[in-house]
Amino acid sequence: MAANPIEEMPKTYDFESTEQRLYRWWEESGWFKPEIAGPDAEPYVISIPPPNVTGALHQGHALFVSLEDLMIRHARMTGRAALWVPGSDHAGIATQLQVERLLESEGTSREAVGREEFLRRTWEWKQKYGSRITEQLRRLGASCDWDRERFTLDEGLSRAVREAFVRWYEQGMIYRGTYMINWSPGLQTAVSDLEVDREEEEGTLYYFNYPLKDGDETLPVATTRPETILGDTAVAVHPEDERYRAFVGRTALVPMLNREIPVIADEYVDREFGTGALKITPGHDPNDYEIAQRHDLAIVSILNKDATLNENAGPYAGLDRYAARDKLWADMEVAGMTLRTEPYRHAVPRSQRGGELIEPMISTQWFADVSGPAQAGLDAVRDGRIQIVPERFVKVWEHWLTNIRPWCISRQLWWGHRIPAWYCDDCEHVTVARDDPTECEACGSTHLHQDPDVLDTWFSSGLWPFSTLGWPEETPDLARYYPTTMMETGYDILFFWVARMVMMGLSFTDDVPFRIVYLNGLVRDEYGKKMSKMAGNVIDPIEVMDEYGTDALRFTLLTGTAPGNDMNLAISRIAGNRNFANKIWNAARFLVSNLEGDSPTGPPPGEGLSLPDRWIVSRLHHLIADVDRLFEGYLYGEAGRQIYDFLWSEYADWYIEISKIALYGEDEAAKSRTRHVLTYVLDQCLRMLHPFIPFVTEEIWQHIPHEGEALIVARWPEPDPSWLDEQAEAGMATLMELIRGIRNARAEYDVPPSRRIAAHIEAGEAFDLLDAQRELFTRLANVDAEQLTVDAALDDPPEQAAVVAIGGITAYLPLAGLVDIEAEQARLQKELDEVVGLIARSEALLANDGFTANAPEEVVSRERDKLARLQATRDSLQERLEALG
RNA sequence: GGGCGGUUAGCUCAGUUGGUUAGAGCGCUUCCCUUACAAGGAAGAGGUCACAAGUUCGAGUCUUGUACCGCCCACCA
Repeated sequence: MAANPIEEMPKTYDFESTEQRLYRWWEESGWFKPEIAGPDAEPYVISIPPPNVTGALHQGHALFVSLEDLMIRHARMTGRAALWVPGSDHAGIATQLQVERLLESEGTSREAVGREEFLRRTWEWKQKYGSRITEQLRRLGASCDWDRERFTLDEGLSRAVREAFVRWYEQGMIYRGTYMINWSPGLQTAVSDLEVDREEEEGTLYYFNYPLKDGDETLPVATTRPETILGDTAVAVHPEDERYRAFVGRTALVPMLNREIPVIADEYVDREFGTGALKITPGHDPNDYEIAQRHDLAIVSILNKDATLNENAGPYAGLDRYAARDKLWADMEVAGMTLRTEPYRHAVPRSQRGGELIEPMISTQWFADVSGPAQAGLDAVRDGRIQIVPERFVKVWEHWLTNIRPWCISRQLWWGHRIPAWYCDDCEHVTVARDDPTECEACGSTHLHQDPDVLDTWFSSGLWPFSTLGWPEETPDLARYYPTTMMETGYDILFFWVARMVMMGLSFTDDVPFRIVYLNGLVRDEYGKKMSKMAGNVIDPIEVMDEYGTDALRFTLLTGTAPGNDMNLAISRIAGNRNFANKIWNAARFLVSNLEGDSPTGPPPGEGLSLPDRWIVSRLHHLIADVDRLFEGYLYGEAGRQIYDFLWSEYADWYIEISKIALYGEDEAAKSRTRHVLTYVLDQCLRMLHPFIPFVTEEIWQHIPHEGEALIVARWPEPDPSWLDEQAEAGMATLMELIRGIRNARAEYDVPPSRRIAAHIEAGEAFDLLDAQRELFTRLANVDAEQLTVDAALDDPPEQAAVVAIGGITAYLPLAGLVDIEAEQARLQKELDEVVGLIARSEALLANDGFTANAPEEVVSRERDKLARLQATRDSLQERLEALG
């Protein structure tokens, strides 16, 4: 394919006109589909962490999409059948709240319109807004197979949820029971342990005297929640506590209610804490609940679902929990029962959503006993069937799965997968079935009503890697693409989601759901603060993409951090990476503008290459090998940074500048060869960069000579050791160092950049090298070709000259009128001091027998070379100083 | 209470298995609108790698401890 003319490449890369066009082209060409790799290709599969349908794109999405797209694009380029299954999550509570808010704005409510209408409205809402988030994923360049897009509440996935529920029920792992759960009074639903955060807060510790039924004695007790006194069913002391031993077995009276409760002994009580006596409220405290189980105590619930007090609270019934606390305490003060209060810092359970106080309550809910699957999940990681990256999260994994507790899976919501359990109105039997039953399986009655509750959203997300591929049907996709390859997600949902997927995958498919878990960190603001609307520090990915382009955002997210580490996102970095995209763009413009008839692609012929040619190709293949190694270790960020450095600091800064010698010269063969090398190296870099910054690389690739239709389906570069050329690299290193030295001298003597200077180089052993590369000095150090001499030895070095000494090479720069002997002496002396210091260090190291004996040969010889070079530099400098002085 | 992470240049961060004179971006200084790119180029300044001890020929990197910051888990009222 002929390259596009330079006229089509504006001076500045225009991402706005590029991104959408390319994305549509890729998608319409079918390149996001795994089938393009052919039937024999090894699959590489990622299930997207489904964003909430309610969601608006934030940096967390941008990060995971960038990472997963990087992985998928890389896999695609290496010939794998790359499949990225997209979709979204119905997000029970979040979505329900959105629609409730909408109804509220219409002056009505969920309860008023009824369940059926509410669900209709929610689906309507989903149709309207549900595609917003996926559109935003496209904007990021996500190369998902959109034909396979799924929604956790669609028909197939609902069938999967039914199947999973029924299977676990049949295995006795799912059961309905009355236990202590976390109740969210605002949302009016149970939530799981994971959805509760415990936060340290300033509270009060209330001391009071518990009255006893017989006699005037009292038992002092401390509590942080006086209102729960109304639900007390015992007072406990430690069995070996001398102070209270006599009280055990007696009867206490609940303040204000005068309900009789026993004084018991239990080792759970900490004698050191508070008064050493503990009031027991089994209905509203998990520990007390356990103690009540042990002692067969009554359980009294004093709270309604909205956290007002119920009839068990006697005169306090109907009051809000906090009002009841104040009133009860006031009443007790009047009654002379209180002792004192003191400020007290303690952990308070709060809802992850909204932060309201969670009430532990006794409630009838559905639970899943996942201890078996948890063990299977532990084994899968221990025996390496699942690899967690970075490895340190294995410890967290172990700890959580080892201490797992029953999972409360029912939610008192309407938006979600309804629990497939039907209660018989006649015999009370519970029918759990895959298909809606018409009659009771026990008595045949047709008077059935379905459980009103829905399942925890994570129950359906837990099936995601296989439900999206068709499970429980044995579909071709399930057979070919399961288990999936990579699960990439944030470490914050390791338990919520990853653990559930592993447990459910192992349980239902008898296989791991994925081979690798790659955990990314959280994106914070520039100063490490969590982004929030309240703090006003949100960096909106959409705005960033509008201003700097998608590639700039992606590259920043991908190279800004190491696996599992949080990252602080700074706009200045995004701008810098926008500049990088522009830099590559202009490197390509340079190439394209210098193309003539021939447009060779692929590796250049090995013969006839110049030193810089061999150098840049050698460097390229070092890079390819390094990038491969880094990809294998999932160190994508480091790989990206290395490509960046190579392209900017070696290809653009040096090779392109050097290439101008040939391109602006007369030698047609040299021109052609140089164009070939320029093209080849850029092409290989674009391939490696494509998974990071897909848009600008594809756009450039279309402009330069290339074989094949598109970069997105081009082959990933392969390292070729035969291109490695240590000699060329060493030669170029010397030349570059010398040129930098000359530039430095020019700057120090304030020689105008436009002024061509004379240079006389005493090259010593490097004569052949330097003599062959005279043009480099002419062009890169702006030396006058007429006044450049290169000799092995100089008999009569000029007096009035600045000197640059690099190894055994000495360059004399007769800067007429500018060189002050004293200043030059000072300058050389400073350099000499530096070199002498380095020599001392190097000599000491080499004099150390331990070093020469133990260090690898390569390290030692490198050190010897370094020392020799330094010594040669020192000699030159000394010689010159003597000549001047 | 247990566990994990961080501490590297003024700011934000890299540094893969220990091995050249510890890097990048932004910011700063001087110069340059040189025919790919001023979103650029050239030359610079700037770091006792938190602290202490240890292992080693050699430590930013490994071990132990300390300090500070952050996160996760956990049933002391």
